[in-house]
Amino acid sequence: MPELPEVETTLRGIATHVLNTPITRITIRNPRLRWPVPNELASRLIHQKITQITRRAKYLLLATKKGTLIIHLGMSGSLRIVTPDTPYDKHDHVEFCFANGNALRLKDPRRFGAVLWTSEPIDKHPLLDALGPEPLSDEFNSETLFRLSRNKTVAIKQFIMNSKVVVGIGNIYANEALFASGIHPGRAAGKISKKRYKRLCIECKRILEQAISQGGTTLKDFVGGTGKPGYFKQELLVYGRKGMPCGQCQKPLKEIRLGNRSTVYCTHCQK
DNA sequence: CAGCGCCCCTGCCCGC
DNA sequence: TGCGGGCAGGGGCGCT
Repeated sequence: MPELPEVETTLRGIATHVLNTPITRITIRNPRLRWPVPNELASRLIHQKITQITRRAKYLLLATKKGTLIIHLGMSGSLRIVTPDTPYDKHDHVEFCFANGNALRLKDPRRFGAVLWTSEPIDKHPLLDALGPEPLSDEFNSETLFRLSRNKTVAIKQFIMNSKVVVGIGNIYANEALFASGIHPGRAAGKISKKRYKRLCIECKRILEQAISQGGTTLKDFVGGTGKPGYFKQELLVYGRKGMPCGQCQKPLKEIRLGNRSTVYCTHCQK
């Protein structure tokens, strides 16, 4: 579910509710996420305060004086603020209770998400240390993209979904950004001009920013930190629209598979 | 080392 | 109404 805009929406939704208030209780109802939720989480975190929440790629980083809690939402995860007396859902796996009366709950039906702890400097963590630039930063630009892509035969869609190239662009927004840029998703990354990369960068940033401003995309069950769905789904022009008319030329949108991910595009408008 | 499948898991939708 | 198959927003890992 969550791509960068959904993770960013989650961060903004939970931050004020959990910052600078002592953690009073941690409940691991089911530790079997992508990796086992570390048992020592409770002893490490109890009585600590979260001093800062940031995002790197699709990882949420909740910093304390002693180390950092790393949370990833996987495909189906969501984090929300509730009161501790809210009945548990079947898929509420981890809960953090705070002295200010709030509880932060991770719900993740598919359990592809992760809750990890590190006391090392966060950018050295093996999950984070090889990541490419943030798409909304100046380090993500057409010069870098152009240079990195030379001699690469990989499809452009897979290229921009590669976290070593740029982070945070998942299947929905890759489809959307390529449509907005008029680029065929299967085109070899190495055969795209600098000018077209410039357009692609602009569209990636625009779409991600617009999605964030609308609270992300809710396809099925995503909710932001305060429990509200995202409203960007209505803005999607190709994702999930196989067979429907292209908004620009009315030809039916085509679906193919690239890197085993559903890929929707317009055969007329994207070359 | 690039480029692939595979796999982790539950839920939902579709066709029979 | 039940059941099997396929697919879903991610991404690490192992194999060729």
